[in-house]
Amino acid sequence: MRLGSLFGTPKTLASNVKKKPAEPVQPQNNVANVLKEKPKPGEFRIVWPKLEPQKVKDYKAILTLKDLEAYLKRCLETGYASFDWETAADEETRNWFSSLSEEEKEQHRKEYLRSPLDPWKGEICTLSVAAAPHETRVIPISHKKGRNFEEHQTRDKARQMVMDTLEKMIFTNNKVLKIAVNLSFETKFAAKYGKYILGPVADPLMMWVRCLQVAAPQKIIDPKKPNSGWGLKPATKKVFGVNMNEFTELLKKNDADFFDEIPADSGEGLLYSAEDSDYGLQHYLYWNEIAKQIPRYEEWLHNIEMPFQRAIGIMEYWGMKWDADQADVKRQEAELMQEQAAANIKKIAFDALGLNVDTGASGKTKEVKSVIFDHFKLPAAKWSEKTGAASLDLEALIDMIFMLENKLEAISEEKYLAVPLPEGWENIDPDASYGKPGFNGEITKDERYAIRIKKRQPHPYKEQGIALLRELMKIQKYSTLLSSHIKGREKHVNRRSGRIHAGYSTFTETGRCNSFNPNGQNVPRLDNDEFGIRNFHVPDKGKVYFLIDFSGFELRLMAWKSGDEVMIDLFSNNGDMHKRTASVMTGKPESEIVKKERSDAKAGNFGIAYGGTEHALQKTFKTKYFVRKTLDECANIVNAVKKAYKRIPEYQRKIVLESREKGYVQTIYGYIRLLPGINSANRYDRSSAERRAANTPIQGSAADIMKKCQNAVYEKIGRDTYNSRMAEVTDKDTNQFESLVLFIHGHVDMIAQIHDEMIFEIDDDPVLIEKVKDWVQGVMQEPPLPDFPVPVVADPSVGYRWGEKKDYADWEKERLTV
DNA sequence: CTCGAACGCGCG
DNA sequence: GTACGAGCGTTCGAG
Repeated sequence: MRLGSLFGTPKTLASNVKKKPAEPVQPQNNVANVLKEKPKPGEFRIVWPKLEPQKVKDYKAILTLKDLEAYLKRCLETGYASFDWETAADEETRNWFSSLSEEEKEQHRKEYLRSPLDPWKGEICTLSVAAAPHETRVIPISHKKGRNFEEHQTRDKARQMVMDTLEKMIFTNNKVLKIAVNLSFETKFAAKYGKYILGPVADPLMMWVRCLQVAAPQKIIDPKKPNSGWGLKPATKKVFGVNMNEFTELLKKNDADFFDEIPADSGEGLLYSAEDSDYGLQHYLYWNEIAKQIPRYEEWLHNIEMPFQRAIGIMEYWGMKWDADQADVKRQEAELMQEQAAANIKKIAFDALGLNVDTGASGKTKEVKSVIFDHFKLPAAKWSEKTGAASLDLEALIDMIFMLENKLEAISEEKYLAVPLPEGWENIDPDASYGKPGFNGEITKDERYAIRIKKRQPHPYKEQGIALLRELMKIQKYSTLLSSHIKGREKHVNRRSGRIHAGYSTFTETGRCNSFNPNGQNVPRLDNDEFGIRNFHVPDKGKVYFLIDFSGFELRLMAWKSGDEVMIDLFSNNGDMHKRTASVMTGKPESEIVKKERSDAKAGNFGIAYGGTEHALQKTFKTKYFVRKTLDECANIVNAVKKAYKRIPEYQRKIVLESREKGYVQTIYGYIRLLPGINSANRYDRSSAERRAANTPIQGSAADIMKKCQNAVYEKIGRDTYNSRMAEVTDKDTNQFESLVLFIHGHVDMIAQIHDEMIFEIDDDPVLIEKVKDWVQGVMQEPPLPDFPVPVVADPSVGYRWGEKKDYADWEKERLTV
């Protein structure tokens, strides 16, 4: 299959899918009048489709393979297969729970009752499919009551028959639109049985959330969780006025823990499973009419956002294996380090003041703060904007130590340290009025101040203060690593898979993918973590991690977006952008740029995409590079970047003007972010929106492109997995696929994403790994648009632990010589 | 006792 | 007075 075919135009999609004629759209306003006025910024003139009343429902059970095949043929005719599974705890999970003591049961009941949500602990018990609105077929596969599909078979065999038939007739058929509310969930359980839901696909939940965010943001209850209050049931009530049956009520009424304890061949069980597929399809048809009225949304939803829910599903399904032994050893080390830092803090306070302080876990308790500010009376360096409380973050601690070392009472005095004073001047009276030795003029204000500082006595608690602040830096670091990254992760290890299954979502302001429970995207880098937490993540036996990341992705997108000729030239000719910036900064030729100048420039280049300010750059230098720079120096760097790449500030001004008119910005493939603050009278709100206007098309386009790549990977593995199985079944003798290296589920798996990086777990087979490297790199390096002005580069690496990854070329060399 | 705000840290 | 985006653990005090 051609790669590009995954990313066709809406026309391609429409020709693939036979659609029901669109519902007649009844204008609710006087269209002629409305259209005369220019839309206000952020206003979309949506004509909400008029709805017909619900028809009499045709919901039936299917109990034979023949009937299932016949109904799936109907899906081929309508072009729609709206489907849903019901799931229940598997036998092993039930056995485990029933073997527990009453006390343990109480402790684990919540986890037990949630096992149907986890493909490692749950099993599909029911399938429902709808080919058209108001009709659904329910296939009870494994119910303890009522009739089941192909009853003469074992339940496992019956399930296999259902899944195989679905795969063959629907999942691998590009003429049928596969619709599922919460597609990532359906994907996970399909993956459990080795099945992939290939395109075209749709997730109505994504459609209504994404449409509402743009066209009716006031209807979103919680902007941070835009799907809250907008599950299938409330959405169906709001849109169609229909009250769907409640799952928990149904279970309660039947005194059941899981759905498979209720018959699904008739009655309430049948009704409950049938409704989801029916209304899923009705929502699809309804919301697609809305999507068509939002610029590029039908295309973006079908090609990028909805298919990506499958990438989420597959990443959540696999997760990453956790080396519990390694974690155990390192957790103890971390605990020791944290206790040591706490003991040191206690000792400093006790020796100096005779106080027994409670340091807590992170060292930032009221008592410790009281020692610092009430007893030691150390000068604070910065204060919270909201509460006015003295800050003790890394920047503040660095500044406070600097102040103690240099006898400063306020960090604003730092500039006087640079005032040159002739020898002996620290002994003269700064308040007296006399001319400089050898000069007639007065001592300047700055000189007076510098002299005053020189004459100061060191802070009475200088030594203890510095020692305490240094321990505070340590304990904060250890506390974060231990609590968030060691203990916080190991409590998510799945008892069945031994893996950590981080959750993912795309409900972010820029359309980026985020991660939670635990966050799989903020595992500390090895160079910033003495316990090597990345190394607790290991591939399964006989496998390797294959990692591949976009190189300088956002800067390349900035080159595209701004059209900056210098950046385009640099990226096109393999130039060094950081050196180039350094050259403009220093006025020296690139060949004379030293390492330090280059790294200064790097921070500047990096920051410019965020709407760079000298203030933030100063902080970056202080806390990341431990270098103190004046605001002027930082402003010079910012200006140097703007001067070196003139189109960047030009782009930033242009996009602001544009978003003031439109009220939103849009990414490369069409995601829209509203910017209500862009025309605000409040200067802070406005400039904040302006930075977002400039940044979102960059960050959001990076997200779009990454989604597109991961969609292609999902399709590839799914297609290859199906082909490999078909070869076994139908072409065993001809060995039709023998010459090909296929990417097969369980052998080549996409397990994580960190914004500009994908992680795979692959059989440790150099031939296979090379094929994966070539193919994935090819997908990632494909120009995102036909006339994309800069090359896109993706760097591959391989590792037997996450933290031990090596460049692909180095790994290959070693692997092949062993 | 629970819950949320504020703070501070990890990541790209 | 400001970098853009995100999640999670600790601390503390309000309800």
